[in-house]
Amino acid sequence: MKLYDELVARGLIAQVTNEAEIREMIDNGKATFYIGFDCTADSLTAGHFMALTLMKRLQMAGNKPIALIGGGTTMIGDPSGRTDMRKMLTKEDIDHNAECFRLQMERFIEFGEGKAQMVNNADWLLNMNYVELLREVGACFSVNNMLRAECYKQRMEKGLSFLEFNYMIMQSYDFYHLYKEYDCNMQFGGNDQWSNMLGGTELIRKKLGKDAHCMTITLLTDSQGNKMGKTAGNAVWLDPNKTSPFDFYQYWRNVADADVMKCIRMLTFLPLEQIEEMDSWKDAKINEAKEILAFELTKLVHGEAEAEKAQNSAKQLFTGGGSTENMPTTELEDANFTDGKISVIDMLCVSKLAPSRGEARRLIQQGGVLVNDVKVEAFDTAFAKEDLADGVIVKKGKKTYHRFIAK
RNA sequence: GGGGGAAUUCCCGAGCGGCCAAAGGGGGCAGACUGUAAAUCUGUUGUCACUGACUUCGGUGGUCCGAAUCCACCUUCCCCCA
Repeated sequence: MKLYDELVARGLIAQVTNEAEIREMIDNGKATFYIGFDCTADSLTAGHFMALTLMKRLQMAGNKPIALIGGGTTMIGDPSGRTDMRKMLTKEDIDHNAECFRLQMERFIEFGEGKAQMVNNADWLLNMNYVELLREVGACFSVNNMLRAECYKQRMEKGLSFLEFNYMIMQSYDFYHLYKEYDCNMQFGGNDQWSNMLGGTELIRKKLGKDAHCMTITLLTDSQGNKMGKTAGNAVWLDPNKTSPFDFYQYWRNVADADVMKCIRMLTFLPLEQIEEMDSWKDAKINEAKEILAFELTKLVHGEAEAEKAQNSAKQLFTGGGSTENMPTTELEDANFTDGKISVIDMLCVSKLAPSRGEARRLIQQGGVLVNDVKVEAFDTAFAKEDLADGVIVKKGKKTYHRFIAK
């Protein structure tokens, strides 16, 4: 199967500017394409991950990827799909984030001569002259059209600042710039970027009289229509210090039944034939598919060794047996003990299992805390340092395990 | 430039002088049921020395025995007219 058909079969393609031409280009490795990443945080997220896999799929078919780091566009802030303005980041934060992005991407995509390239739009956007820009590209944009763009819809109700309004122009300029300087003939991005991307093709057509293409990736949403890759409003990060490989594994292990196959299809590199077979798995059997999903993704992001560790830990915890080596652990210092003892409430707080003492109490009260599989009944339950010499396992709720050991 | 309106706890949103740590919904957390799923039901959801105290309702300063609620100024945002 050729690449384009595979992307369709995996459900990755949302919109394209010209199906026939794009199919021809990417199937034959003729595309030089870019994906932009605005560095709004110091780590990439599961959402970016999908874009990276797409980059890889296209690269494997012989197309040339350009990863664009948005050091310049992040100074503006993309209003697409947002109901309020982003917090403005300082130049220093943005530079720091850009560096973090670069390091993470390098682990996943091969950069270098004849391979993928990395560029930063800070290099050409930051020193732009306002009046020159207005004359050069401002004249090409119709405000009337811009205001009709889907990406501003939500903001037309709650207000849109001029700063953010210009985001589309910046992104369009990026594409125009890359088209001229890097022969970049295609742009990829999340479906929420569609109107920003079209801005670029329009600009290229008006300025150069050439056709450039866009293709968007289906946003990964769950069966309820929510964006995936978030837990309780927090992103699932690719940085192991922000989301541990174990938690990363668990996130995917716990996706809803209705979403597993979709995730496997869109995010993993497993052959489609194999995926077809898994499609018929039902009920308890579907848990195997979840394990495969979690393992494959953890492997791609953190490497095979970490994926195995995470999988082993998970299996031990949920099906019993085995060691507890890889469990998140808190080492208790002498300072944590009072008169040689530490209360369960303190343990929960020290390890951040509970954000406050009140929350810790509540957990105990509601029967959500087990120490070595014994339910904690009293608030004043405490352990002596000797009891913790070999470590104890605290279970919070059904799925959170944490090991404590006295130093 | 002129006129009108708004800012509430994680989010949305009620409250408009004491009965307010603040309704309701969403989300989160815990419990039951399960397959580490979904749906459903129950409890819970500011902090602490937890039947009491303390800190919160954009900011600052006032009025009052008492303010999320009234006044003044400031900040930010929205709407209408230009």
